[in-house]
Amino acid sequence: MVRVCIPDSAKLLENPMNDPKKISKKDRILDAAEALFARHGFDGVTIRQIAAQAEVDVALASYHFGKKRELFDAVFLRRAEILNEERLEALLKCQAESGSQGPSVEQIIEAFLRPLEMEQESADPGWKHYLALVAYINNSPIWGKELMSKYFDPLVTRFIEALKKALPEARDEDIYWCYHSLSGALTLTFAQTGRIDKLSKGLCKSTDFKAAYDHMIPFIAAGFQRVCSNPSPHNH
Amino acid sequence: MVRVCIPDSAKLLENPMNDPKKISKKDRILDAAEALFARHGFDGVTIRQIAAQAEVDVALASYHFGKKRELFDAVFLRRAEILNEERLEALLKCQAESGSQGPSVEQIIEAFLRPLEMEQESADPGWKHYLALVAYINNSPIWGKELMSKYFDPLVTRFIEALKKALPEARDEDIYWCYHSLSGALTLTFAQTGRIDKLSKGLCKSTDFKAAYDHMIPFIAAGFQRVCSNPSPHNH
DNA sequence: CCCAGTTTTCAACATTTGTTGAATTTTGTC
DNA sequence: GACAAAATTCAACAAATGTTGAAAACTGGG
Repeated sequence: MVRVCIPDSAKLLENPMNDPKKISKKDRILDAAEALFARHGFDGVTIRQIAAQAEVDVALASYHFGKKRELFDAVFLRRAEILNEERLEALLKCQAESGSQGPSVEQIIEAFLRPLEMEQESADPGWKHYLALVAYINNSPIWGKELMSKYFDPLVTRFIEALKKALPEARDEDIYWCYHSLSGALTLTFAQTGRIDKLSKGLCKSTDFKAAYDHMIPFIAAGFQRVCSNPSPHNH
Repeated sequence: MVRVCIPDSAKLLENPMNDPKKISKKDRILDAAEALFARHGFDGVTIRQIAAQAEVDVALASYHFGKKRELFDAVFLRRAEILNEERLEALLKCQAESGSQGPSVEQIIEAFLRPLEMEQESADPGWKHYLALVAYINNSPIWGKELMSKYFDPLVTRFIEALKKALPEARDEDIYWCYHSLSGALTLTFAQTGRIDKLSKGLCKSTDFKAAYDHMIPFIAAGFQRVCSNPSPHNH
């Protein structure tokens, strides 16, 4: 019983001339699980469905990943580090390019969000599925707190530090509540429910990521600036 | 086999002196299903868990509601109309109070969101569960489009019409994308994942609805105003 | 070719699942 | 209090679930 988690894709990269359908069965299980978990949630998917979509024997999932929950975690972890690296790089770059006073709110939000658009638009459809899975997890009362905090909050904290510098008069509480709105808007974009398509009668499309982020970024930047400049968020 | 869906709570209201634990079994099933579906999703809950929490026989759920999916729909529908009525009333009131030029963006957002805060803070904990269920549904690639559009989009369309009047220079496309961000922020508030608690190290609490809405409302209003005033949302 | 190690298949298991039909109890009406 | 209708319980079903152990096939290095 072996449980090594070094991605098999490494092997594949060494032979890029391979038959495109020659992805290792282990990775095919991860891909299938990613797509299905993202769409139906943890309990809405059976190991047998995953195995069928991966064209693999049922027992193989248990052999490679152990329990169903461990497979779920493996799917979540596979792309988390890549995402964190890319987004950190974007933050550092935008900080390096700005002067000594640091980047603007809009530049920080841009660095936080734009790498996600790039992944969603990449050739690999797995990224779309993965981010839909993140939406599921982030919105779940069960998984949200534990999983998201563990793997993404270190990065989020760095962005919030940058935002505090760009909004020196802001109270910490206000920054966190604004981040809450940011996270919600982003999550719904990940989810790709298609509701906006119907509501707007085809004017907007959930799959048009460019439009989604082009609108989200100034929307969120404006929200931060308004809430974090006013003396107090009371409305009465 | 009878499938009448007139809420039993009507009966109860006639005898308000009843033992508080004397809620009809039919309603107890709805309450239990509401709480469990909200937390674990459709597939994460078994009829037996619902029956156990409702302290009711397993077969009773099928007798009253038919298939599991029909029970799910009954839970969703039970409070949808109430919500729509209250929010429409809030819109009409804010339109009546404003002059001939109509209410401001912030007033419209306030009318759209504040009734939800009131329900979440009401004595009946069922409202918290229900809105967490709405979060689950709205974020789900499966249920989101169909269910939400069917029962909430008529109301949403009325609010969007009001927003168009308050933002006469806005393009329709921009308004819908802004609504997308609004919906996402709101959905995450419904979900009550507690992640903000952890991220802010206790500074913010998911259960502090007053703070959540007091921050969301100006955040969203500012977003609408920025995106719907700029000539184009391009960032490059 | 051989063989240890890894991967994959096959068959089976004990549970749990949603649902149903028949039997029993409760309810409301005359 | 009789009695039809509604509500509730009981027992059981076939199907599907995650997981496992043993057998078989494949792999690469000697």
